[in-house]
Amino acid sequence: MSSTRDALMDRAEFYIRTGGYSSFSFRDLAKDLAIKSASVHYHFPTKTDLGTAVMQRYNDRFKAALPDPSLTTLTAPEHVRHYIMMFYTEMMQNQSMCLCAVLSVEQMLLQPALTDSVDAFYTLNLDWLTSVFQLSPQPALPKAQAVQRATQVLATLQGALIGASARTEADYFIMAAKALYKDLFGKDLRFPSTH
Amino acid sequence: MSSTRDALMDRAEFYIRTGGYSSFSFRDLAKDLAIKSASVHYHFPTKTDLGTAVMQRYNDRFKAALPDPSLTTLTAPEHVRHYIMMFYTEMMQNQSMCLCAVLSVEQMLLQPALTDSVDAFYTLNLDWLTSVFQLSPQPALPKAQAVQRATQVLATLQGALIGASARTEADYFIMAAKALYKDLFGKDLRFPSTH
DNA sequence: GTCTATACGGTGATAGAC
DNA sequence: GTCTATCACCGTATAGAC
Repeated sequence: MSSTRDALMDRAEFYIRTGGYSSFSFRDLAKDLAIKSASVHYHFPTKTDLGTAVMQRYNDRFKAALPDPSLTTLTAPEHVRHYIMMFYTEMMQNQSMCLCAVLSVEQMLLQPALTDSVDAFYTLNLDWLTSVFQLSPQPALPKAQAVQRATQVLATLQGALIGASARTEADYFIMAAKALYKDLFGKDLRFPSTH
Repeated sequence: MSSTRDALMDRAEFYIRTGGYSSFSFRDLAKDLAIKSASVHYHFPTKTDLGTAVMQRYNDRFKAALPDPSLTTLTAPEHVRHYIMMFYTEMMQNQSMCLCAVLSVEQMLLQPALTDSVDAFYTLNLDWLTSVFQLSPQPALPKAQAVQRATQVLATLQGALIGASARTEADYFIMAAKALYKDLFGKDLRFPSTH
């Protein structure tokens, strides 16, 4: 069932999240899969097509992992803890940054189809975080404050992933995330011990 | 005197902070200054030379703007407020992100000389922020907590600049910065009104 | 689906004249 | 300092055979 297509997207996602959109070529992908670059073009006619598919799949993963806060019994601290751990886990698996943050940096290089899917990530995540802060008990913030919190959370996590990647130091992310979580809920966030 | 050199660095910094290291070529710079790309190579033999010079100048600007906390009478909230406003002002001037964050994302593309100067930015800023949280009265945190705070601050601001740039919405940065500042010091951070 | 072959523009970089 | 001219290379992308 054309697993070549999936493998190509996997490699592309890895390259982008590790060194940016310009850090790989169709020839690189071809070499990785031991095929020719013309075959890559068969699956994705243009690089924009490939990038967009990768970004959309990323959005879908997040969408699937973000439960409607009004349909669960989880509290805001629990929701946010899962959210942070999702970023953390992906980082630990391959030293990579947030796909959306990387593509945001290279915005000017990208064609509209791709920037649109980047925008969709912001909307999806900010809306979800906002509703978490609005709906869940304990804090139950008014809209304006909830939006502010949502923005703070996303900015901090994306920035923390970039710093952790640059310094090849997972602790950079952990420190930022712990401080953030403590500020949000007054509770300590625990990470699986690193060694 | 060679103001061509400065003009080249200005343009390069703009391009990088707007769309990344790969978003411009020596020919772009040449066109902007109405000269030829060979003349650009006269001032900066390689692109790495240019990038490194730009990054080092950026570091120097920060170094000059960060007063030794033990030699001033400023409190931690005042220091951090100035620090945040420095990022904010640069963002407002040309819709640009933090040079260090951008180059961090494209790390894998860069040669050692350039990544070294990116590392220097992290060290400079984290050390300064840490000493602010360690030395200034009011909070006066122990080392480990001060480092955590420093990391949180840098990550949040870099992430906030990226989000603001992607969404072309200065308010994104303002919201993240306000929430952060309130958490740090319990005080509201005020920005010059946007309209 | 994958291949060979190839077009074509852009890129960093250099030699040497003015 | 700036130019013309040129280089080798790498990028995305396509045509057409198998």
